[in-house]
Amino acid sequence: MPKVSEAHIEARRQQILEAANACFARQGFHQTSVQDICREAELSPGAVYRYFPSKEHIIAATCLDCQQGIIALIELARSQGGSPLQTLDFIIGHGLEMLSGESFLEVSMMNVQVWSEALRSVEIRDALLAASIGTLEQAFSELFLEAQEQGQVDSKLDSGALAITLMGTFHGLVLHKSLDSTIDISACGEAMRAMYQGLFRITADAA
Amino acid sequence: MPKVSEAHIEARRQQILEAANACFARQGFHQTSVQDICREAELSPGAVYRYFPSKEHIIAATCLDCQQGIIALIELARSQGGSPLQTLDFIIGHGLEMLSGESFLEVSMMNVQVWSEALRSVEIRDALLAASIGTLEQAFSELFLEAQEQGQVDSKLDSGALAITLMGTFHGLVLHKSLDSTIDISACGEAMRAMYQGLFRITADAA
DNA sequence: ATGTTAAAAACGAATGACCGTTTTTGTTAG
DNA sequence: CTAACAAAAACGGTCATTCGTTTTTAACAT
Repeated sequence: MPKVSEAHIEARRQQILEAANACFARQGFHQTSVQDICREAELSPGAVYRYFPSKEHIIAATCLDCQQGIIALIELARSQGGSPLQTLDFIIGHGLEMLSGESFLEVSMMNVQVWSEALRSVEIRDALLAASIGTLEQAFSELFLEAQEQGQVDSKLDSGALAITLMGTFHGLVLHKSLDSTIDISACGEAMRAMYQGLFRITADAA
Repeated sequence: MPKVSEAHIEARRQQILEAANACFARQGFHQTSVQDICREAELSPGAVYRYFPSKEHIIAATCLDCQQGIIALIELARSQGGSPLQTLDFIIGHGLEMLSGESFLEVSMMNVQVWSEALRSVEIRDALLAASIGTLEQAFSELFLEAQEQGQVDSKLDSGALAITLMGTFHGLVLHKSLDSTIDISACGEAMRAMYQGLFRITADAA
């Protein structure tokens, strides 16, 4: 029975997703036709519909795909260990690096579009909240809680709110970078660090 | 000659914009058809096209409309006077109030969609950068510069970067509120204030 | 190795629904 | 009565999806 290898099937799916990603970043989800994706992937509509049941499914898949970077970063940071502040610095530092890379345009523009898409599609929103945003929020929240237990951060502040706010600062930077690519990310990184480091009163601050 | 009053014409435009706004917030720009807007406005397509030359123009008009609140807030804040930190508190405080109001849903969801739309439409992006985002950035930037001149904020930090970052924090909150309406805005407001107030070393801090 | 074969995979023209816009027709106000 | 206004049907075009056909694939027989 002539069935193509499982690896080849996955490769085709990836080929379609990459093509879709390029089109979506360039034109947006709803300005991209299935034909556009087919042209970019050098496949026929019939072939594409063998691997995805609908355009909506392709959109959802690319939305999830573009969150993998940040998820991997959090996993990495948690495995590194270190003090809460060090871990925050690690995540923020590497997160900003991702914005400065040459592929920042595609990534950050996709992100902004994903947010807007999540407002309409429950599936995408739930996936977003469960996966990337949820993971980041939880990680930050735990770090702030730990710092509060160690007396480094004001315990009157809600650790969850701190997490959301810091995450928001990062997402805000993604937004503004996508709207104006001339923004100096490293200068904003300095500003951002100054902001959240101000929350930490280091134990030996009376020196 | 039976020409309707100028006021009635403006009222019709507003009627269409409000209907469009409701549809857009509910379904997004590209999932909303002109027919949907007509139904919501209780007008025929022919009537709508008498007041707007295209759907794209309706989109652009609603995008600008939903930025008026923040623009007005900045104008108000600048007319109030006060120290940089007081003015920041004023803007942030009232900005957060806008998020807590009952119409936050429509406003913040529209905002997220406007950002995504601005990635595609040069007109909308330019309008956004020139109007709401540009104004806010400039206002924050001037406030930080003033605070730096008064020695309240570290002069090594770039005031423009500080402005973008603080603005990003606010926009991040808009985003997360639109994705998860259960978020406690006032707790996040506390966190936000703690963050940017940490930047200010008040002159009498050795007390 | 090589040819055979049947099923899977890919193609791409066709389909039908929808959408933005226009046009035609009717209505109303001055 | 006439010109502006509004309604509604209709148009052209596009899009997501389907389907009949062709091509490619891999297991099997030679």
